[in-house]
Amino acid sequence: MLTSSENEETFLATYNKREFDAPLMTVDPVLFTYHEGLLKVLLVKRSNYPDKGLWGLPGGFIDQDNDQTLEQTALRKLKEKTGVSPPYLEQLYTVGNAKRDKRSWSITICYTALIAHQICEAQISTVIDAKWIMLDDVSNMTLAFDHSHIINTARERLKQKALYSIVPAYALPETFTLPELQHLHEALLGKSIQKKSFRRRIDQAELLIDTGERRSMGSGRPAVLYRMKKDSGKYTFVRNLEN
Amino acid sequence: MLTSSENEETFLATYNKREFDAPLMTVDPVLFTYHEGLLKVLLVKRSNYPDKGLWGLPGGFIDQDNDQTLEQTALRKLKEKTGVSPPYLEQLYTVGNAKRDKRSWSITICYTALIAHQICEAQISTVIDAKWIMLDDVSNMTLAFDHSHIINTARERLKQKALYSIVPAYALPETFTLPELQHLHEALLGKSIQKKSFRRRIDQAELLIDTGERRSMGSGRPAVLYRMKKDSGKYTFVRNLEN
DNA sequence: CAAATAGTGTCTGTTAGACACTATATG
DNA sequence: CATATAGTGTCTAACAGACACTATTTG
Repeated sequence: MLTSSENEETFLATYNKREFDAPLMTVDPVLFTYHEGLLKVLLVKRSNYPDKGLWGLPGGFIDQDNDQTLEQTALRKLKEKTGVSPPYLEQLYTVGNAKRDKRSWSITICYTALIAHQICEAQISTVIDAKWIMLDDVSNMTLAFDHSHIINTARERLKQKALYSIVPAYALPETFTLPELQHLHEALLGKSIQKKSFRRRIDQAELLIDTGERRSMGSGRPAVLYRMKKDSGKYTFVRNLEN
Repeated sequence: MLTSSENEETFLATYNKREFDAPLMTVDPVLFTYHEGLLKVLLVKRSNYPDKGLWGLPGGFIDQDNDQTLEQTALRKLKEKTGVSPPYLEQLYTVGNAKRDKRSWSITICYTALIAHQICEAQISTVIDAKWIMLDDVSNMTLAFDHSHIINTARERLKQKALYSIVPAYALPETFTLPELQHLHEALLGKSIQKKSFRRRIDQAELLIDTGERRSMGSGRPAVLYRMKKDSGKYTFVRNLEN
């Protein structure tokens, strides 16, 4: 236990953290993107034991000398693999128990991150131990530790956000069309959305800026390209879409 | 860094966790209750440095030999002070950075918990270093570490839940009246709610069981006593109350 | 009876669902 | 022109806000 000290200064000077056996501690970001109609998640191949050779989340240990916050650890690990910082990063949850890592009691602080596929495609294709995996394929893979479960939880949370926000838009390029955004939401929900309902609420909340540009799918009427207003990701509709 | 090993068994046998300097790691539950028309939070007086003598959350270190999960750590710390396990415990968020604890890089995994005042009143009154503090007074106190900020975050999250669920009901006794529940929600929201709206949505979702009992306020018509159905805390209304 | 508290009836306003319609592109 | 895709008009249904009303208790 803590030794008694006369005052806080003496206490700090003689404090030995290693008196306690600390649990293992990592940060694991779940980075999603949306490309060619598919949801994808970034996985890396583990080069060390345990679970060496298995694919898992691009996480790692906190660098106490260089990371000032947990968010910085998450961003640093993502930047190592993608070369960039994602426009959306939010804490998901923390899982910690005695059994998830063979080495010891282990804790991981998980984050959900979103990025446009095009922004990091170049860098990822040069890194042989990292790749985008289609979310629907992940359920058939054996991932390291409890990473499958963490990815499912992240997906579930993002699905909920698709019901009351346009947060998923951060998985698209800076400019995008409303049909693209709707298809992304539909991929997350696993069901189609009424086009009119989807557009009406985004219109009324004034979340997007018309860029004046359009983009055609090849045939058919071209769609207007929009850009998100700042903080549109923080807006929540008072009423949810059907689940 | 990790030494290379021929296989996972050899790796685990020679693995030395202490090669890494781990951050400090605690679990901090924020336990709320509602009593005599007031929201209260459980605080304890710190008996050790740092911040010795200040009031703070009833948290502590993980006991790797006895806690199997983070939730168990949270429940164990709460049981030490209140004598019981709360009916509601949910992870809030994890805060971790280089500055929040003078000793070193530090992480705390925070939980929101709710309990009826009567259930733990007897035990708490015997523990001199723990007491219920009115939430409105907390903002005028200097608490240990960043515990004021954590309590504000917990309160904010609970306020949001009051808009789309009846989770706050876990801060009431097992049986309670609708006026009691409404007043609790109003305390969280800081504004009054239309009685009809509040009751209509709870009726339609069939979240409560009529116990057949009634309770009078002394004068006036007695109110029906209800009990929550199992999992009513997980129900979310599709539409929020006004914020 | 009055006063106090619990609980209901009912109208309005907002917003999502449904779905048919119009608009604009390619070939 | 046909086909494909984008975008709109408009009716209905669900549900929260407002607020007046009724119901049941004590004194």
